Parts: sequence; structure tokens; C-alpha cells
Amino acid sequence: MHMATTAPDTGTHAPPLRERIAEAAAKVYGEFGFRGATTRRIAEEAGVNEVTLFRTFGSKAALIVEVLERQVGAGLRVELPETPRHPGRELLHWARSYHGHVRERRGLIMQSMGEIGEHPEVLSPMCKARDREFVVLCAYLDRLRDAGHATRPYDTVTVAAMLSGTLFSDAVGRELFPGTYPADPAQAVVAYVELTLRALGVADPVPSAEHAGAPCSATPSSIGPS
Amino acid sequence: MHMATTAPDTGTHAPPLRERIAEAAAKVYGEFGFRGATTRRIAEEAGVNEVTLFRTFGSKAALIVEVLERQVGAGLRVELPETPRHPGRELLHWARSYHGHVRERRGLIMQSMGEIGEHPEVLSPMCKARDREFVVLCAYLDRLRDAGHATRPYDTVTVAAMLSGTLFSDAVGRELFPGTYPADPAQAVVAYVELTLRALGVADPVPSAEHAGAPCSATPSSIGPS
DNA sequence: AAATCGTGCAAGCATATACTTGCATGCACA
DNA sequence: TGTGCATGCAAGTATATGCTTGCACGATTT
Repeated sequence: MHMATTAPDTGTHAPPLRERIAEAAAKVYGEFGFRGATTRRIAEEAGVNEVTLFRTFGSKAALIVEVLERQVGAGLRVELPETPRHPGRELLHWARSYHGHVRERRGLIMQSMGEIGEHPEVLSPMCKARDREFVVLCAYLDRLRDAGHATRPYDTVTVAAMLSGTLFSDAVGRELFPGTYPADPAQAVVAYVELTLRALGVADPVPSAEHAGAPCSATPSSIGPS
Repeated sequence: MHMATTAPDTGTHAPPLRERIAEAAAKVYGEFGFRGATTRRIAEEAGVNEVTLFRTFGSKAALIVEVLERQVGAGLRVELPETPRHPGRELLHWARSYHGHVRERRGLIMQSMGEIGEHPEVLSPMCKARDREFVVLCAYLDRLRDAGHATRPYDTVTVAAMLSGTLFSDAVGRELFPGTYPADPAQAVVAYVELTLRALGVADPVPSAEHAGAPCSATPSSIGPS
């Protein structure tokens, strides 16, 4: 057993070798999956000898598990306010965070989803992360209705599944299937939130100031026809 | 070169050996991906000797390519009417087909998405299939607006991305992340369509008769609060 | 100066995998 | 009866992969 599990940290700001390997592994795994992420490839990507990889993590499986727990377990931790004041602005903030979070990890997420059947131990952190975001959104949607912002009835689980599913699909599929998503991702997220709030019957969904940051056209609402 | 590319069909109703192998390959690929779908596993699943696999398809890559083209290329081919009459009913029909189509192939689809980077030749049929469904939906949404069914402006691409993204995410993620989707899938699809039409400002979205087939609660609308 | 430690390098081992070859077997059809 | 033909079976080849071992080199510590 290699007892160098704790970070070496030889000195004040030691070269984070463990970090470098983990980052390289995350990148390679996101591109090739578990089977495709060979120890040789990871070592090369990290600029490290293959043996060092085994000496540092013990085995390839241990490496990947640590990487996935680190990446997936690190949820976005975006809170939605306890008392909704500006539903459009607040939901948009959450949607942007969620969309960006998934988009940055889309390779890793796709590989993990395909390999859950073979490596079920990965499912638990992913499930927990997903659940966490989901209940946050659901609870906010409940509060939104209780506060009287919505003029139409709705099932929070369905609405939450719809919004998060839309954002997930966009974040993951936009690079794979160009042309089947709105051209500008930032503007797309705004439009998704606006459409969602429309369905709930929330007035003045997204303040026009929030449209900034995207090469916005002259159209007042980003969901208007082109 | 094995010139037995055309089906042997020795006799009237020959045992479809090529089919059996292809089906087994599709199943194994959907579970383990390209690397994980070893020729041994596929042969065992098909109840066939491993050599027969090579004699029939030439190589593993050729086998998988044929399987994927067959599965993904076979789109659902559900038409949306030229002149919308009952938007709820018509969209629901499309949504059910799309949801079922993706759900039946979710393993294969997830594996393919993760491996597009390595096997780009697979991307083209997937892209074409996806595009086909997407433009069908977009065109229908355009017709819906032009026919005056919708009372609110919208960008068809955004709405199409939202509805198809929601259905895709539900079909793929419902087994992986239980609890983050409405319990009954059939009812969920109805609710997604209703919410979408709400956002477009279409009145009387889904005729209540269409709610049949799902263990429907006493709620008149399936998107009402539980 | 000596010892320790982290790392690189070269080589190797055991296994798995895609794929091939040669031969035997059984079935259809003449 | 005999002749193809499709398939199974056993064995083998070349390569890739996870992982190990032994040794050398340099920096840090004692």
C-alpha cells in the first residue's frame, strides 16, 4: 500500500502534482470514458510518468473515482431566495449557473451517464448532486406559487423537470447537434426562463436589463419571432 | 473480403443470423459502449461463435456502424399535420412518439453521444435524424402561429429546443435519476405539452380525452398541483 | 556528509482483445 | 450419393492495457 494518500506538500507552495494528474484524468475521461482513459494517456496528458500515477493513486479505478467525486460532487451551490421578489431575475441566475455548470462538464457527464451501468458507484454522487439542484428549484417554484406570483396552477416537479431538462439538453447537445438550438447560448437561457415563467402565468418575467451580456437583437423580448 | 454481404436467405424463411447478431450488438453496445462491446460479448449474446461475427460483418467496426445506422437512421417518421386543427392532440402525438423513440434507444444514444469524439462517422446519421425531427417540429410551430392558434409571440427554434430537450432529458434521465421527474412518464409527456402550449398562449391545449392511458388522478388537468 | 524522499526511466508480466487460420460437421440441394 | 456452403471449434498472432519491479538521479532534510 502506498501510504502517500495525503498531499505531499513538500514546502510552502509545492507543485500540486496530485491536482495535475486529477485534472488530466478528468479531461481524458471526459473525452474517452473509463475504458478509453488509459493510464498512459492520462500520464502523458499530465506530463507525468505512468508509474507516478499508480504510486499516487494506487490504481486507475481509484483515480477515476476521486476525479468524478470531485467534479460531480462539487455542486454549483447557487441558492434561490427564500422569498421570491423578482422571479425572472432570480430564476435566470439559477438557470445560468446550472447551464454553465453542466456545459463545462458535459464530456464528463455524458461519459458517466453511459457508464453508470458498469460503475454504479459513480451514480450515487451524481444522483445526489442532481437531486440537490432539483429540490432547490422545486422548493423555489413552490414558494413562487405560495407568494402569489403565478396566476396559473402547475405541478412543481413537472415544471422543474421541464426547465432543468431543457437546460441540460441545451448544455449537452448544443455542440453535438448545431442548428437544433438557438444560436446564442446566453440568449437561449433567457428565452427558456421567459417561456417557463409564461407557462406559470408570471407577469414581467425577465427584466430587460438582464438581457445584457448577449449580442441582443433589437427585439424587446428575446423569445419574440426572428 | 467476405463477399457474403447480401443476406444468405437460404430458403424461404431462413434464420436471420445477421439480424440476430445485429440485435445482440445493439443491446451490448447500448450497455457497454464501443470499447465495452467486445466481440466475445456480442457473440455470446447472439448465441453465435465469435468467428461467425467476423465472417458475417468483416470487422467489429463494420458491425457497430451498421447497427448504429440502422437504429439511429430509422427515425420515427411521425408527421405533424399540414394545417393544425387540434394543436394539443397533434403535438401530444408527436411528443409521445419522440419520447418513446428516445426512451427505447436511450442506452445506445447515450453511448453514441459519449463516443462521438472518437467515432465522428457516427455523428452524421445521428445529426441528420435529430435535424429531421427538429425541423418537423419547428415547421409545425410556425404553422401554428400563422394559423392564429397562438396568442403570444415566440421563436420557434427556442420553443422546439425546449420541448424536445425536455422530452429527451426525461426519456434519458428518468431511469438514472429517479425522483427528479414526474412519476408517471405518460402523464409527464402530457404535462410537458400542456405547459409548452400554455407558454405559446394556445387555448384548450390538450383535450381531456387524451389523458387516458395514464393512471390519472382526479385533477382535471395533469399539470395542476398535486 | 548521509539519509530520505519523490520522481523518472526501462523493462517486464499477465491478461484481454480484434482478428486469422485450418479443420471438422451438418444441412441443403442436385 | 456426393458437392457446396454455412457454421462451430481449437489454436494462434499481434497489440494494448493495468500494474509491478528495480534502479538511478536530484532535492530536501538531518
